[in-house]
Amino acid sequence: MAKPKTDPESLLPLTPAVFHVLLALAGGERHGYAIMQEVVASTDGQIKMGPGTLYGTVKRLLEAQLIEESDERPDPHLDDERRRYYRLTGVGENVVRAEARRYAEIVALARRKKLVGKPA
Amino acid sequence: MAKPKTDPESLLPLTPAVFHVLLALAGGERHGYAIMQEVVASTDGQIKMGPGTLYGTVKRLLEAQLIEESDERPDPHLDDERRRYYRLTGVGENVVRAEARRYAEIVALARRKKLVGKPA
DNA sequence: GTTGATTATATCCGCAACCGATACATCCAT
DNA sequence: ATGGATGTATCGGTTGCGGATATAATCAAC
Repeated sequence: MAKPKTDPESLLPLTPAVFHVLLALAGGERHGYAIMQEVVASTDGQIKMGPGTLYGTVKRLLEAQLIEESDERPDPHLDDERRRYYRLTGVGENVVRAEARRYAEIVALARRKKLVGKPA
Repeated sequence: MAKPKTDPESLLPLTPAVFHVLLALAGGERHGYAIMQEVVASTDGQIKMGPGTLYGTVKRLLEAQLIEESDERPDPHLDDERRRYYRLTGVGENVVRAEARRYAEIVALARRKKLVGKPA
């Protein structure tokens, strides 16, 4: 039983803010400001996450160990010392997967009720 | 213009509780307690909505005119006088459709990031 | 090289609403 | 008739979203 101590399912459902942050980080390491931009871009402007939401969420995610800070820095001439980079932990990835699956089930439910069309 | 005053998109995103209530009502008229049961059943027990959440949410949805109370009663011998039935309004249906679409887009995004598999 | 917009992180706090606890009444099976 | 399920309703603690604000570094432009 190399079972991880933290069962991903038990952490669900995630708040939308948490889910969007994890989703952004699923694309790879990112710093805070980049997460904000990614959320706006990837939701076509439907979700606008301000700094209050972002940094509060990041703090909680660090405490919960779903994400961790990374000390890898890009090439110095591309870098910005102010930036703090974050990445998903193993647990974090499991959790975001589980939540994505939960979303997919809800969409399937909505589809059965003819609220949305077939998947592209 | 016979344009409805309420643009569905402008009400998004919905809170999860609101979305689940609207989703339950998308299957047809239901009374409060039945909504609670439907949410638990349709999410496989993942979401358990207590009375506090339900009736508070219903109240807000009535005020926002996304749902309305129905005075149609079933056959008297199947009825229970305590029940209060609710149904989606036209706006409510548009809103739940729009939110379902938004969910589907998020799932598509998650799929691009290989977090979930293909649609069933 | 100084000005100003953008990038970047951080905190504060009002407010919305989730949600468990509680209350109370009715229905129904045994 | 007793008890458990059904059904609606309110209250209040707690969470956390999210706008406003602060501060500073970066960078383009002129």
